[in-house]
Amino acid sequence: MVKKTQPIKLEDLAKQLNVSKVTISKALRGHPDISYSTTEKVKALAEELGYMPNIMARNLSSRRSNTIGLVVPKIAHVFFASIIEAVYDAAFENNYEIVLTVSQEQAYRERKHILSLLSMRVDGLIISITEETTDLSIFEKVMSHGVRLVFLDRVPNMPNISSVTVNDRVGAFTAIEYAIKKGYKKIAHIGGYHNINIGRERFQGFREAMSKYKIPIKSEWVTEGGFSEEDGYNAFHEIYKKGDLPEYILAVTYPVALGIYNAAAEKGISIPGDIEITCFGSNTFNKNIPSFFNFVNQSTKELGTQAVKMMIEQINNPKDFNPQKIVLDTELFIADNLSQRIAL
Amino acid sequence: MVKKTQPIKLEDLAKQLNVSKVTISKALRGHPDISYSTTEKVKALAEELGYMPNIMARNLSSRRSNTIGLVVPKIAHVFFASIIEAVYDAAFENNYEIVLTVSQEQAYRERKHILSLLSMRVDGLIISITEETTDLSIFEKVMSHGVRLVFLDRVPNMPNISSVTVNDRVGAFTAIEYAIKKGYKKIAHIGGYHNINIGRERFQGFREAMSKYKIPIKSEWVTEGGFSEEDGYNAFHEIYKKGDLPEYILAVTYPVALGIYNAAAEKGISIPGDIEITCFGSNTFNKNIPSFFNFVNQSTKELGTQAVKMMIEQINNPKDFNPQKIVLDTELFIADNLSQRIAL
DNA sequence: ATAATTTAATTAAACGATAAAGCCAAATAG
DNA sequence: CTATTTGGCTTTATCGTTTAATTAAATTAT
Repeated sequence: MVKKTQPIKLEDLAKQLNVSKVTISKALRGHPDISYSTTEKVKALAEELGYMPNIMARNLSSRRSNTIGLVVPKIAHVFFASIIEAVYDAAFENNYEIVLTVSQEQAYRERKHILSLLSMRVDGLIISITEETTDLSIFEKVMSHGVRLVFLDRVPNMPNISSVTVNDRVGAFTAIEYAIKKGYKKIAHIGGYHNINIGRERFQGFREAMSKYKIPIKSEWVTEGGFSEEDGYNAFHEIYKKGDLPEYILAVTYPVALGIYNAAAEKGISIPGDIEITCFGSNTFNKNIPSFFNFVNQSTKELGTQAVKMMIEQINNPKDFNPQKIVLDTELFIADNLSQRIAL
Repeated sequence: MVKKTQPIKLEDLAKQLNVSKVTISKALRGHPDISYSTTEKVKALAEELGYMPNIMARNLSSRRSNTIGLVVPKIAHVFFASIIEAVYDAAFENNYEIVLTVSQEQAYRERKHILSLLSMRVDGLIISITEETTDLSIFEKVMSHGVRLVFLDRVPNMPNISSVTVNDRVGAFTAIEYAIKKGYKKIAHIGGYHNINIGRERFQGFREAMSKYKIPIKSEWVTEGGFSEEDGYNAFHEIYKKGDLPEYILAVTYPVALGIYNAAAEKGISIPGDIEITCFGSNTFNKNIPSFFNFVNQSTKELGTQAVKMMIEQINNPKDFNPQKIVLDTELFIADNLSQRIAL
C-alpha cells in the first residue's frame, strides 16, 4: 500500500507564508520584484516541503518548454549511441532537456515522433533522418511552426536548412585513395541510398577518387542500399553470386561492414585477409581492441555538441534566422593493429 | 525569415464548426457523447487544418502524462544502448512515451534527473542506478508521490521494490565453474561495488563456485570498484603491480573487461592468450565477429521489454500494489571462435 | 399521455503555473 | 513641498486542455 502524497503547489506555499502565489512563483525564480528576505523565506519553505514545480503548467503558461527533441534512426549502434550521449551531455550543460525518440529507420515512425514532439511544443528539433525518408513535407511543417530544425549527420536534400555533418565526400575519397595507394585495383563500394546525403556524398567521394586515379568502376561492385547489417549482408551476397570478388570494400556504415563480414565468413572468405574493409563510423569505442575494419572516423562528440550549440543559438536568436551548416573533418584510422594481433 | 503559424487549437476548430470546444475535444478522443456524424466532421477538419493537441495542456488538465521516465547510467555502451532501444520499442507498442535521462554514473545527476522527471509528472520511473548511488531517500520520495518505480538490472538494496534483473549469482557461478572445469586455478574477479546488486551478487556467485570446488580465493585478485573501462584498467594495474597474475578473470562488466584488456596490452600480456576473460554483458551485437572475451549474456531485449510491461501493469492497477521481481536467466557464451580467428 | 431515460450537446470549473497590469507606501527628484 | 520614481506586492487574465455538472431535445417505458 502506498500512501500517495498530493504534490505541493505554489498555492500551498503561498498560504503558509501569507503571500500571493505569484510572489512565490517569482521568488522561486529569483525575480527582482521580490525582496531578499521573502525570497529566502520562500526558498527555505519550498525546500522544506519538497516543492517541485509542475513543468507542464509552467511550460503551458510560459509558452516554452526548454526542451529539444531528438530524433534518431537507431540507438543500439555505437555511432548513434555516442551521438546521443554527446547531445545529452551538451544539453545538460546548457540546462536544456532532451526528449529522445527513435525512428528505427522507418519514415512513418519518424513522422509520428516529430508530430508528437511538436505536440509537446519543443523549442527545437535535432534530427538524423531515416534511410527511407523521402517525403520532406513534415520538415516544412516543423519550420512553419517556428520550431528550430537542425539536421545531424543525416540530412535530407532540401534548401535552407541547418545541419551538422562530416565531410563525407572527403572521407570517402581518402579511404579510396588509401586503398589505391596500397595497390588495390579491385575496389567496391557498398553504399547508401542517394536520397540521403551520406549515401550520395560517400558515393561521390568514392567516384572522384576512382576517377582521379583512373581506376575503372565496376558497376557490380557498387551498390546502393540501406545502412543496416542486413543490407551489408545482402549486398555482399549479391556480389558474391556474380563470381568476381573485390579486394577492398568501402562500406557506408559500420553495421553494413558487419553484415559484409558475416556474409563473407559464411563463404569462408577472411576479413581482412582476403578482403580489406573500411567503413564510416565512430572509432571512439573499443579503440584499443584490434579491429577488423578501418574506420573513417566521425567525431560523435563533436557532432552532438555542435548540433546542440547551433540549436540553442537559433532558439535564442529567433529573428535573424540564417540556415547554418557545419561540416566536420573525418580521419582515416587504419586497423594496423591487425598484424600485431595475429602476432600475439 | 520564417513565417510562424500560430498552432491551431480546439477553439479554432470549435468556431469553424459552430460547436463548443468540449465537443471538439471529445470528438477527437472518440468519446461516445458525440454523435457519429459530428465526430467525423471534427476529425476531418482537424486533419485538414493539421491540428496538433497541446500535450502540456492535455497532461495538465488530465493529471496524467502517459509518459515513463527512464534513468540510466550510460548510453554509449552496448548493454545500455540495447536496453534503451528495447524499452523504447516496448513503450512505442503500448502507446507510451519515454523520457530518457542519463546519469553518467553520477548520483547527483541521477537525483537531479529523477526530480526533473517527477516535475514532469511521469506516470512511472524505470531506473538503473549509478555505481555510486547510496542515498536511497530519493526513491522513497518517488514512491511517496505515487509514482511507480521499477528498477532495471541495477537495483539498490532496499525492501519492497519492483525489479527486472538477471540471475547474476548463477551467471557468475557458471562463468567460474566453466573456468575451473577448464583447469584454471588462478582465478580473479574484478568486481563491482557491493552496495549495488550486480556487484554483490556477481561476487557471491564467484565465491560460491570457488568454494564449491575448493579453490582458494586470493584476496589480491578480488577487487571491488566501478563499472567503467577506467576501473578495469586501474584494477588490472593494481594486480599487475603485485607481481602474480591470474590465468582467468571474471570482469563485472564489458567496459571493465575492455579496461583490463587495454592495461594488459600495455604490459605485453595477451588476451585471451595469457589470460582468459569473461564478462557480463550483452552478446547481441557483433555476434559474428570473433570476440576476445567470453560473455555472460544478459538479454537486453527481454530486460527492457519486461520492465516496460511490469511498469504498465502497475500503472494500470494503482490499488493492488505488490512489489514484483522478475529474474531472467543468463547464458554463458564462450569465445571459441578465437581459435578460428587465429587460424584465418 | 406522462414520466423516466438516453442522446448529444453546452457551460462552468478546474489543472498549476506565468505574464501583464495595478496598487500603495517609501524614497528620490526638482 | 509636491511630483515622480522605485520597491515589493497583489490582482486579474491567460495558457489549451479535460472533467464535471447542466441542459434541452428525443426516445423509451409505463
